[in-house]
Amino acid sequence: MIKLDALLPSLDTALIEEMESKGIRKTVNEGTILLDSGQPIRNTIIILDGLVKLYREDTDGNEYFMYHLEPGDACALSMVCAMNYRTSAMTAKAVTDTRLLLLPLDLMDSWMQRYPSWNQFIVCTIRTRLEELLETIDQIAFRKMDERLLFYLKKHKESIGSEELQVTHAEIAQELNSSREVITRLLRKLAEQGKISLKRSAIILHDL
Amino acid sequence: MIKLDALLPSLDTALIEEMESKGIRKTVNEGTILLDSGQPIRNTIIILDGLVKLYREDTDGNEYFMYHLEPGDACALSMVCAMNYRTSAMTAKAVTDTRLLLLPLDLMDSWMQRYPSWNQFIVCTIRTRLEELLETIDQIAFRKMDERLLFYLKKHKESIGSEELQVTHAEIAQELNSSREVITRLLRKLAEQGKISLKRSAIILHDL
DNA sequence: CCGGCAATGTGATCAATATCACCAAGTGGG
DNA sequence: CCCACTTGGTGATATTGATCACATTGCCGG
Repeated sequence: MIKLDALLPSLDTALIEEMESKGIRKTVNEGTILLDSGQPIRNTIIILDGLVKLYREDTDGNEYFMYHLEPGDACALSMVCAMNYRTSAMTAKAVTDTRLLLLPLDLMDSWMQRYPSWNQFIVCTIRTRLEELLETIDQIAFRKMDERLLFYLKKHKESIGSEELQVTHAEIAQELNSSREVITRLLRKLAEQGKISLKRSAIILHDL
Repeated sequence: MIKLDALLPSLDTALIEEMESKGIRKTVNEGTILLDSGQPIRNTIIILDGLVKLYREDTDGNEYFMYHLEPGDACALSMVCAMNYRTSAMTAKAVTDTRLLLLPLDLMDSWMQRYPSWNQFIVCTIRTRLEELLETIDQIAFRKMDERLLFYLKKHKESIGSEELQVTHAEIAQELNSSREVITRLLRKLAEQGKISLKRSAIILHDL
């Protein structure tokens, strides 16, 4: 059982206790879709353990990787959608087996009025994700594919906390809305520069 | 003097009164920078009259148009930044002479605890802008320049409330991070399709 | 240990768009 | 009313990345 007070040190003790008693703990397997683009959101989600990726999908099946949620992170989207009964604008998928805390949305209003630290937490969460979105926009709008790939690898290295990223070239291509051949060629170049090494279905990230 | 209750019908009367008494009204000229990328934000901004554009700039001077703020809109960025004393991630510039209401940031916390309608307003504001950002990401990530140009023109038609958009090809090119020649050629195609007519320094938008 | 599939490697070609090099047309100030 | 400047028009060329076609490699189950 993961302790909330260590994971969310900025929150009031009383709030943490209320989260413990009223939140729902849930474990989901790798690959589970937590939020589905277009589906209504009923709870705010906090990640206790594991890794979740958020990505944008369009109607033609294209997708683009946005950011990861790690332990202690709350899902900004679920906050802002849950609070006005709206549907999700992105898809969230568990990258590994993941433990979550679900907070029913009717708690949100009451907490906002009773716990200033909850307000700070919400605003801080939203702000962080907004900045990640803007950084992603910078990448897509202003950078070429080689830089975007490097950015993607850096982000993943931070999130997975390991040198070895288990992913195929085709998967990267899909998450960057590119094509497999292009990613293969760019990875090859990075490998020649000594920044990464390539294995089957995995990439070893050295100095990016 | 613009009446706040008509502009912001979702807010409590008591809150509106407090906004009237504690908010600062300000008029700025066309071209004024309201938020500057990297500068700290001291107030939350609500647009009373006029039009403001928000755009992302990178370090190399590239820019990309994000969205407009119209009367009754609050600046989501100023809310989320003001509340934790952070700097702006986008630039906001007045497109026309614009009247604003500035709300000092120390009011925010107290209002969140006293006025549920203020919380709803904040969440709704943030959500709307988040959706606009995601729509922009879709455009950049998944659409070609011709579709992005059409989207840009549609957005502007909605915001300016007029058929005639006063803008040069070079300005559009900058806001879409493209080049003047490409925009000229694409506009020419749209004109041939009868969707727009071209004038010097202006575009007449018919049926987009 | 082999047959088949998933993953990767690679050249050729194509499409979109950026860039360059101009020219032409409108416009506003002196 | 003319000159300089801004804006728009247009062909040629370069670059990036997508697509196609196919070869190779590694791996896993029978």
